[in-house]
Amino acid sequence: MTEQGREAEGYDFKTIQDRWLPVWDELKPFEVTDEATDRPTKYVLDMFPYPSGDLHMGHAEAFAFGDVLARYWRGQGYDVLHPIGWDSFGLPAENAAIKRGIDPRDWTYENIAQQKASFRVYAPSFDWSRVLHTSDPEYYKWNQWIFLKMYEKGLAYRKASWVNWDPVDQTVLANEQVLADGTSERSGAMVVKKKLTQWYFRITDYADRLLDDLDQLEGRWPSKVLNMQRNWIGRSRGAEVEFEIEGREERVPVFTTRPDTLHGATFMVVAPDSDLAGELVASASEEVRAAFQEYLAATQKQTEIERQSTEREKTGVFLDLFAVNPVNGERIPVWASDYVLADYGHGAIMAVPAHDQRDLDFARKFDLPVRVVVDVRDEDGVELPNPAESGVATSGDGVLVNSGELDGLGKTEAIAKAIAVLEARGAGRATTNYRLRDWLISRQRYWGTPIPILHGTGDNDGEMRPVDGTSLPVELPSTEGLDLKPKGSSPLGAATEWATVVDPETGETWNRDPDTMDTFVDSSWYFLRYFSAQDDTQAFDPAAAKKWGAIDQYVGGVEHAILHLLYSRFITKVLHDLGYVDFEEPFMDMLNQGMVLLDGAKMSKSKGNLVEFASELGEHGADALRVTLAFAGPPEDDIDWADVSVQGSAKFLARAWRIADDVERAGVAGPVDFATGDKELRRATHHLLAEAPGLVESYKFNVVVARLMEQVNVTRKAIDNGCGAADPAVRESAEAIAVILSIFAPYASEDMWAKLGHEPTVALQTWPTADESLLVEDEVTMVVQVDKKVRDRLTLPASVTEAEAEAAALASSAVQNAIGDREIVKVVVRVPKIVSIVTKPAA
RNA sequence: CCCCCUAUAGCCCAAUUGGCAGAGGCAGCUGACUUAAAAUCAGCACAGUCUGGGUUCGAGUCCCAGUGGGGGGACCA
Repeated sequence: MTEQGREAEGYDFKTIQDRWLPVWDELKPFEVTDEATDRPTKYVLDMFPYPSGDLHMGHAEAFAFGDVLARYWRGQGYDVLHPIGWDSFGLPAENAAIKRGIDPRDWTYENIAQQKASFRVYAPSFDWSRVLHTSDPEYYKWNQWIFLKMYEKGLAYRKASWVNWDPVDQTVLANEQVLADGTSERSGAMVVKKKLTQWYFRITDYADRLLDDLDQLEGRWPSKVLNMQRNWIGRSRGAEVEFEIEGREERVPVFTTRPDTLHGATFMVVAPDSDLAGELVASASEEVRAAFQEYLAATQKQTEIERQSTEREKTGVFLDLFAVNPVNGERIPVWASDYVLADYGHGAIMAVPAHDQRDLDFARKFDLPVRVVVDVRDEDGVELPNPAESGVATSGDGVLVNSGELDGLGKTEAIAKAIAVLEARGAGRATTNYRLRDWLISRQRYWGTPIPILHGTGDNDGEMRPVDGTSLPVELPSTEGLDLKPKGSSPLGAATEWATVVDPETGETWNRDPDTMDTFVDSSWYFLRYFSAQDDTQAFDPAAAKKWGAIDQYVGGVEHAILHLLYSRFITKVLHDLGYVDFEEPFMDMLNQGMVLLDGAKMSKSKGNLVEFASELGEHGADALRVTLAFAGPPEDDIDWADVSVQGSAKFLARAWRIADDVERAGVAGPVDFATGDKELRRATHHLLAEAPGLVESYKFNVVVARLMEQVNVTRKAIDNGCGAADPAVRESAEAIAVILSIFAPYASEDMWAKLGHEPTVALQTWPTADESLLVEDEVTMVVQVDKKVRDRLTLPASVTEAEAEAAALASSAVQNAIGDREIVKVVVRVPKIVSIVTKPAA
C-alpha cells in the first residue's frame, strides 16, 4: 500500500511515528548551547532512571510530565535545558553479574541501550548531546574530585560507628535497604548492628541551613516533602547539662529541651549500647557488670522497630552509680535502659519523671521518686493530678515550683534562667540537637565509585593520603579474576595489583581504599554535570552554570523525598561554599508524580499485575500513551490503569488530526487573515489560548487536555455544520490545537503542523497569544435569586452597572411573582454574575 | 497515639478560588453507516458534592466535630 493510500484511511500512529522520527533525528531540535543569549532560560529535569531492564510505566508517567513542562516553556519563548542520563552504578547490576557470571558493565550498558531506544520512540524532548552515565569513568572521576574537595574541607572523614550489617550478604546496608520489620530487603536476613570504621560526609554541619532554607521552597515544593525533610533533620533546641558521676573524672553531658525542670531530675539513664555505658560499668562490681552485659545483649538482639515501639514496657538495669545534679547537689541513681538512644544527644539523659511520660513510665516500673517542679494546669485553671499517682506526666507550660531560684517563673523564662545559671556555674550551656546523622557513604561493593584515598603500610601504617588530583579517575579494576560474591569486605581489596600503589619517589607501598561510594553520591550532583557533560577538564562549566542556574523544574517520585533530595541540597550548598555555583538550592520547583497502579495495587511482576510499557507503546503509540497519562487526573495523584482508556486518547488524537486533515483538503491557498474568520469559533480558540498557559503552569495537565478535546469538538461542529473547513477560523483553531497539543502528543501535532503547510518542527513554535478583544463578551447572563431560589435569568449588556442590574431584576415579572407581597430586606448585586434578593413576610 | 492530604454522576475527574454543581473522558443507552459486527459519526441520560453543626444574602469551596481512604511520624530527651 502506498503512503497516499494509507493516509486516505486516516490517522495511523505508526505511519506518523515512522515519518517524523528520522526528521527529528536529523534536526536535533532540542540541543541547546551554553552560550548566553538574550532569551530567558528554563532548566527542566526529570530524576534520571536506573537502568534495570526496559523503561516501565512509572518512567512513562514521570517523563511525560517533565516533557510537557519542557515543551511548554519552549513554546513560551524560553531556551530550555532538558537533559537525560543514567544512574548506572548500583547493586542490581552487581547481583545480576554474580548470578550470571558476567561483568556488571555488560548488564548495565545493555539496559541503557534498551532504555535509550525506548526513549527515542517515546520522544521526550531531550538534549541528547549531554547524556551521561554515572558508571562512566568520565563521570565518576568527578565524584572523586568532589570527595577530595570535601576531604580537604574536613567534610569527609572516617569514624567507627554502629552500622546496619546484613549477615547473609556480608555487607553494610543503607538505612533505606532495611525494611520496616528490620530485615534486609534483598536477603531477607535480620539486619544487625555492627561497629565498623566507615567514611562519612559531615552533612550535620549543614543541618541548620538545610532546615532553614526549606522556607524558600514553601509553595514551590509539595508541602509533604518539606514536612518530611523538616522532620528528618529534626532540630531541637535545648541545653547541655553536665553531671558529675561519683568515682569518675570526666563529667557526663546530657541533652535536654527542658533545662527548667532540672530540679525535678530524680535519676539518670544511659543508653546500654553507648560508649559511656561501657565506660561506666568497667569499674563496677562483677554482679553489676554481668547484669549489664546480659541486658546489652538482649538490647542488641532487638530490631530497631521493636526497640522503638512505644507500647513496650520499660526495662533497664541499675548501674550502682550516682550522679550529682549540678543545680542542687542532689545524688541521683544512674540506670541503663534501651529507651535512651546511643546516637542521639550524648546517649544519656536526665530523667524528669513528673514531666516526661517515658521517664515516668520508667520511674513507676522501678519505683523511683517523682518530683513535680512545674505546676501545670488545664484550660480551666485546675491543677492536673500528680503524675506519680495518675501515671500521666504533665509536659505542658506552667509555673515552676520546688526549683529554688526558678520558682515562680513560666516555662520560657525558666528555661532562659536555668541556662544562665548553668553557664555561670560552668555546668552547661544552650545547644541544639538534630535527628539528622552524618551520611555514611562507604560501601563494600564493586559496582561504584572507588574512594580516592591511599592507606599507608609498614612505617606509614594508619596514615591516609588523598590520591593526587591529576591521577583521577581512580578507575575500577577489571572484574577478571575478581570474585564479586559478598564476603564481608570489598571485592576491590582482592584486586591486588590494582590495590597496591608504590610511590615512585619514596618507594613506599600504599594500599587503595577498597570501598566504593554510596550511589547517592553519584546522584547528588548529576544535574550540574549536564551543564557541560562532555567536559573532561572540570566537573561542570561555571559559565554554563551561570546561564542555566538552578533547576527551575524538577520532576520525580516522592520516594526520594528525603535521601536524594537532601543529599543533593547538601552537595549543592558545599559546592556553593567552595565557589563553584552561585545558587544554594538546586531545585526551585518540584512536581512529584503519583504512581501507576493496576486494579488498585502497585504493579509488580510477582503479583502478575503488570502493564508493560513496551507493549503499550507498541500497541497504542507514544502519543496516546502520553495523552492518557496526562489526562488521567492531577499529576500528583496515582493513576489506576484500569480506570483510563488509551483507546479513548487515541480516538481524541484521531479527531484532532482530522481537523488539520480537513483544512488541508479544503485546499485554501496563500496566507489567510484570521480576522475574517467565524467569530464564535475564534472566540473559543482564543479562550483556549488564554487559559492554557495558567493551567500548564499549575500542573493541571488533565484540564488542558480536556480543553483541547472541547476545542476539537467545537471545531468539528464548525466544519460539519457551521462555517466549513475553508473558513480562516478553522485554520486558526487547528493551528492552536497543533501547537498546544504538541506538549502532549509530539507526533500527531507535528503531522497536523505539516498538513497546515508548515515546516517542522511544531515543538519550536512560540504559542500564539490570545486576542483580548475577542474574549470580551457583549452580553452577560445574570441570575436572579429570591431567597436562595433562582427565579430568572437576565441577558444584559456586559457594561451593566449594579444599579441597572438591580433595576432589571426587580422589573422581572418572574421575580416580582416570587417576591409577591413580601418585604425586600436586602439586595446583593454582583456584576456580572448574580442578583440576590432577600425578603421577609410583610409586616 | 500524633500530624498532613483527600472525599463531586456507575468509574476517572472539572468547577473562573464564596455566585446557576458539569468542562472533558470511560462505561451505558438511542440512532446513522453495515448483510451483520467492530470501528466511526450524531445524539441521550445519569449526581446535588461523605455525615452533622456553623459563618454568609449565598458554601462543593471557609470554620468546627466526626466517618471512610491515602501518606508521614512515632521512646529524639
